[in-house]
Amino acid sequence: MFRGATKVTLDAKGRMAIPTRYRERLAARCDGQIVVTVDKDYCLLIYPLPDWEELERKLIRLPSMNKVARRLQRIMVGYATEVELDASGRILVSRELRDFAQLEKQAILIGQGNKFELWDEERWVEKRDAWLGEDEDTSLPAELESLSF
Amino acid sequence: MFRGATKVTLDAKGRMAIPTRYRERLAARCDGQIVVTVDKDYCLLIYPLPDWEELERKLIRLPSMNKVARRLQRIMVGYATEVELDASGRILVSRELRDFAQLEKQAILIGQGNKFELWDEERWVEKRDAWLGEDEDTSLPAELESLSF
DNA sequence: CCTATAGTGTCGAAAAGTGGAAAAAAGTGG
DNA sequence: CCACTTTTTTCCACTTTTCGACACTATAGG
Repeated sequence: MFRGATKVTLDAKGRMAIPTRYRERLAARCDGQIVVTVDKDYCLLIYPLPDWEELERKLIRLPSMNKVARRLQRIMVGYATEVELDASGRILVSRELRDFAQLEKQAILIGQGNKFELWDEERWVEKRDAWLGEDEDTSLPAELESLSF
Repeated sequence: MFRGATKVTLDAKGRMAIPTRYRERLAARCDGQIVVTVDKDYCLLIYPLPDWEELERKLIRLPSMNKVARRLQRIMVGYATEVELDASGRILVSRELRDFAQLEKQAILIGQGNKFELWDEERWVEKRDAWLGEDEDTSLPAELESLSF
């Protein structure tokens, strides 16, 4: 499982260093082969290649007459970019992906199980606080009500 | 069960000494393997690794189409950071976590059964007094009505 | 008052992160 | 088709951060 939040910086070329504590695991899982794509919340998703491939197969199998499914395919497959770790453990995030997620210099990398999310730091903090501020008690599903931390 | 409130200090690097009375129990339960994550009240939660893993499994099983559930996952798993007790019984609280909980030098560690909460001391006092000041008798659920101290 | 133990801070070595320069490749226009 | 420009990629060196070890201070108990 990938967990934890790490501040990272993108340099002028859009390169981002993967925190070392994840590197060994990434090397084992996919030999440094990574796929970066986009999420509807305007962040980037970072998958080990095999995990991405599995998701891609599922996406492609969706009924292509369904509007929502088509859009999801278009966007997620359309932006999916293969990248590799360079000699110093960095990946290159293309201009197109950076533009999509409005990534500036300061970003934050969020471990999410089998993948990572990459957010522009400012946007992340805003979103996070908005999420924590609302709901509280708005329509929690039964599973949540009974969940004790 | 972990109980009790202890004032603790964070040094310049963000290291915090775990009070000795908890150390033996922690060593036994998880060999010093700890997970720190965040709570929606802007404090940190400190779990022995096995307890965290159990909670994490529950979180992941939640319906991922539910907005509130997704957010909870994102934030709790997203910030969950594994740490270890160092040779002098301290854990390192990362910059990201300290930022989230607005932790300064003085903090307070609250035992809460299978976990701890860690609060910035000032924030704790404020919150605590706010809680004690409000409600009193506003609409207690049945379980509470019947509770005698 | 002295000793033992917990707590706190500092220092140095090692590793990680960052940026820049040079080399290679791709693209563009004559 | 060739020459030139621009972009991309690889490599290296420097800076910063991190981690572990140790030493000093404070506190509590005998």
